[in-house]
Amino acid sequence: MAGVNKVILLGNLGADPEVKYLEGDKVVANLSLATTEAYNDRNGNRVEQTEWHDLELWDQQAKIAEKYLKKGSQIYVEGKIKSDKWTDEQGQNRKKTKIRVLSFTMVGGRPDGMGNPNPSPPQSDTSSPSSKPTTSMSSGGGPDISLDDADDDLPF
Amino acid sequence: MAGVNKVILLGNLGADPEVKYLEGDKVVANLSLATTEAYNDRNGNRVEQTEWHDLELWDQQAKIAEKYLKKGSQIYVEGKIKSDKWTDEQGQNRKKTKIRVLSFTMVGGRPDGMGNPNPSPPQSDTSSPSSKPTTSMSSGGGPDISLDDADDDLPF
Amino acid sequence: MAGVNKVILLGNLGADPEVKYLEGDKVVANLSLATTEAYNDRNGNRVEQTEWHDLELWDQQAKIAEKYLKKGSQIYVEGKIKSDKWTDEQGQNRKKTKIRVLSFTMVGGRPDGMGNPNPSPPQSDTSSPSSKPTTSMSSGGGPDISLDDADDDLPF
Amino acid sequence: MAGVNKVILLGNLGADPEVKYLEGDKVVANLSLATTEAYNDRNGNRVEQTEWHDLELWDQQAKIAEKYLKKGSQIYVEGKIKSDKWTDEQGQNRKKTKIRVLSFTMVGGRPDGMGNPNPSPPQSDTSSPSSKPTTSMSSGGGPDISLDDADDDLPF
DNA sequence: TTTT
DNA sequence: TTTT
Repeated sequence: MAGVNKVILLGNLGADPEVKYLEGDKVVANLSLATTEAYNDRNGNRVEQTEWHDLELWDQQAKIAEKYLKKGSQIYVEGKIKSDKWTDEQGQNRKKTKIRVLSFTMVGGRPDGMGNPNPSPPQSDTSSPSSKPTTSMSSGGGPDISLDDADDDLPF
Repeated sequence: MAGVNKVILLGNLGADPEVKYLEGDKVVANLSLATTEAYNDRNGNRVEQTEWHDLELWDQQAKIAEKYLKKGSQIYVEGKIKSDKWTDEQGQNRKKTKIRVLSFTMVGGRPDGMGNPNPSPPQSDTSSPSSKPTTSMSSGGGPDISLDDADDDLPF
Repeated sequence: MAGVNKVILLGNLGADPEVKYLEGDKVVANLSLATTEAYNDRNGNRVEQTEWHDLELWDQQAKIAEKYLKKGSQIYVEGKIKSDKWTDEQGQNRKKTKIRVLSFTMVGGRPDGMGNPNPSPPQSDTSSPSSKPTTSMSSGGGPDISLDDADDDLPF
Repeated sequence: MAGVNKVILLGNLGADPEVKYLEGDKVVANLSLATTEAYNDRNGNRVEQTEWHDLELWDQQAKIAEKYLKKGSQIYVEGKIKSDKWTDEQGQNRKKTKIRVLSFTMVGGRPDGMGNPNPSPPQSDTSSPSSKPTTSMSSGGGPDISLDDADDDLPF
């Protein structure tokens, strides 16, 4: 019975979040996240390998993603592997694997992009702290309450 | 500010849990967990190195630990690093680091020991399923609700 | 570019390892690992959900898996998500996701089954230590050298 | 024997790295890393709690840290808990816990700050890639070769 | 397909 | 102090 199914990712979004509002107040966001690994092959050449991950976020987290994330955003993610199975038109068994995100946090750069249309003075770079979004997990610490279960206020 | 503070341990208890019942229905359990790493040193000799971790569990988890864990139990633990600071009698700043357990699960062997007083027939070995304890996390999956926040029924 | 792509699993094998010896001394093992999560649905009923993971191990680790693991074995795994992409006969883009195992360790029960043919006396239960396999990682500690890079001796 | 002792941190440095060059070409760097967790207490007030971690890096990683990290740098870290024990002047048993870093990667902002004295054109922001430092782990992926074991070239 |  |  006891099992562990944990995924930890740190990477960048390949596109803006795709958000769908479903009936019954449900919201789902799909993100495409790239994790890139670089190493030297045996000829000493630098090689980069990128893996693309399909992320799925629900409800409160989906809303936060919609509001603060966009193409290029760097995020840290915790979640679990979850696969859908079905039979396709050819009668073949199919399986699609995605990451169900349990919590995430933006890292590095301010969430903006739009938010800072005139970054002319160099120091404006770090100036506006602009509260980076974190969904519950924060320091990996708290009880990791799913935002689904939390009240509906944005955490900032 | 976004942060992550996560600890993952898999090891054995060096002693039975120490459980204290505090006022106000609070319960705390302290566990001593060994994680042992083995490697070959540069002379090719096998070396074992054991690290001892002080774990702290609260409330529901503390009760589960008291009920199912004992010296020698092997557990998987997720938690965070948490340190206490104080000034000792010499006026020195002191700091003690422990692991605040957010979830754990027993692995391998049936939780028993006691639970299986007459294991004479070999096959009795696997017979009594005896439900291994898991605290919420299970497959690393669920919303990781802290047991503090859950209702008071044991999860099995 | 910095990225993190990490998977942590704890579960049971649904079948014996499938091992293939390739040309050039390469060995690959495929494992099917179940991680089961249990929770109470909103009607208070106990629900179990099992996720099946396709694991891929290479070379030294594949050999260790072949030698010590079998259907039912409980293992702790660290690895990364890795997907293969191809075009199927219908000209459709296809993608299959698997876990490339970087290290694993057996947990709980002695690796045997076979290994302990006459466990008649109860105490024989714990007697034959029978060295549980671990691939490098051990306490998550060492440099996590891939076994591919290590010499060819089994670590026990 | 099999154990897991793993720490994952994402936070900011409270000070510049302290680097010491020892005899025999050994180098050690000590970092102080803050992970901050924010939550609402039961009165609905926002509370921030910061945990400070003592990190220890060796050799190649120490050099990279010295070169690229400084007060305020945000890093992702993987390592293990490691404690030193000794007897103090009062004859008391003492124990100090630190994190032995196995790999780390800078996140977010380009490593410098200083490094980009004339970022006048807005787009220069993302132009100079300025190779963020990563120590082996990259996408959590590779064999996680300890830099101690790697050749002495900086990985960028 | 595992495990409890 | 555990475990192998």
